[in-house]
Amino acid sequence: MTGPRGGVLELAVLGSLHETPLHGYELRKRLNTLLGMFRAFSYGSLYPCLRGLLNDGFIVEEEPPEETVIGRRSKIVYKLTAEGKERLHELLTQAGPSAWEDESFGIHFAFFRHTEAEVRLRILEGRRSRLEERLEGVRTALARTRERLDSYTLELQRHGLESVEREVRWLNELIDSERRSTTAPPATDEGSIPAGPDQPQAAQETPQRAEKPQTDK
Amino acid sequence: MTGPRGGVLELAVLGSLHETPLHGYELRKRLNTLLGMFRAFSYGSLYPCLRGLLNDGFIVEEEPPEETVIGRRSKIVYKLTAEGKERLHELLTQAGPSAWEDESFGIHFAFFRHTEAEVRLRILEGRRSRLEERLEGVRTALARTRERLDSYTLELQRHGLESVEREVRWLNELIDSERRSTTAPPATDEGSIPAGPDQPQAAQETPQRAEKPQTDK
DNA sequence: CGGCCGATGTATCGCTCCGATACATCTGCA
DNA sequence: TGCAGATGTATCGGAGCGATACATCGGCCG
Repeated sequence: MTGPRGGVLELAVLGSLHETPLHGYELRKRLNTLLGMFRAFSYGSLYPCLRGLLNDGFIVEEEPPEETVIGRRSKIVYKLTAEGKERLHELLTQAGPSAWEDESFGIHFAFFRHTEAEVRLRILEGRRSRLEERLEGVRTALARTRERLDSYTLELQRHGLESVEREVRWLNELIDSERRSTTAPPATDEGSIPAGPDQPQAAQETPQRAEKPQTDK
Repeated sequence: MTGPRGGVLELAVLGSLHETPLHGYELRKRLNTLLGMFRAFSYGSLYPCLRGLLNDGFIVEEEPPEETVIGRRSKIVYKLTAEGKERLHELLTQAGPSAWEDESFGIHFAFFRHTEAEVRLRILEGRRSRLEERLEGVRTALARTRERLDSYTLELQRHGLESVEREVRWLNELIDSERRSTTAPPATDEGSIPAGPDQPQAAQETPQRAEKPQTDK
């Protein structure tokens, strides 16, 4: 691994470039729209990451389609290579803590379209148990606390617990949905993993929101 | 500023030690219970921070009460100094981006008990507009997006938007509550800032959850 | 009585990523 | 014409996480 890129960025970049070639600025905007509610990537990590991916041969700078010239080009358009696609598939196949921690779960989820059903399920379940052990930890620690807490601290706790509980419920719906759509089709050969590194379709099987809108307050 | 501590940790440590002296291990547990749903502090940042605070004179190692000995002590109990209290008050007085960004808002809120009412209000409002501009940004970016998104990306967006909208509603309730409890009391002299660095009581004025318990499922 | 395991406790190192910043070019508009 | 704001590439310093090392203590089981 040449460049010092690691963790989250690599998947984010490779995944985005898999859809279409992009240049840095565009890439960042794309990513921050995709994950804007959860995190915001910065150039300070994006460009080093691109450099690393470049000299590992996972991406290349693309020629502009000739003739576009007015002055000289200043854009640098990056494009996924075959090795890059392979690397992307490798990253999408791993279901481990690195897929369901706070910082990374969003990215993995955003590219679920390209992820095998079995891996999707394991990531969702991993995320759920991560959150549940966090709930458990805080709840028991709270129960053991002798001294009474002030109302602000209490309110913060309450809000935090509620948020995490909501996310667990959300995950439950998603997991149900995944189970329903993977066990429903006629059980073809169970053992083999179906997808190659570059299946271009496979964008079906919607998560289908399950509950009614709940009238929300 | 001697030690390389900055940002969030400093407030977290000083605020915790303001309640009662603690040693590192205990301090970390305390903090991770307090903010367990939002973040988890690590020794890798805690100990350097303590060292920095030590040689800036904001905290000192406390003598064990003599005679406790069996072998030699291994605990190092830290205690806030007068300068430390002053520093804490200084940190609690600043209402700026450093108070309402994602990483820091939780800590500031957790110590609202020691924060002046006016500052509390400005922090809550700052946080709210931060979230609202995030909503705005993502919404318009979404609206401008030509290509249709796959169902997973869509679901992620929906979940993210909903979560942030919920937090905004939560902040609205808190802000209302703050307004009600600060304008209700007879308007004593408005200009002067009442609290010194070391008021030990001042734990009143509850945020009073506004809504009925909502039967929470 | 002895040994071991898990909780308590202090400490460091490498690494990822953010925030601020600098600087250049392109575009619309007054 | 000129300038303000969007587009675009790039770097630097620093915060804080995760893993890890290592030492001590208390309790439990054989």
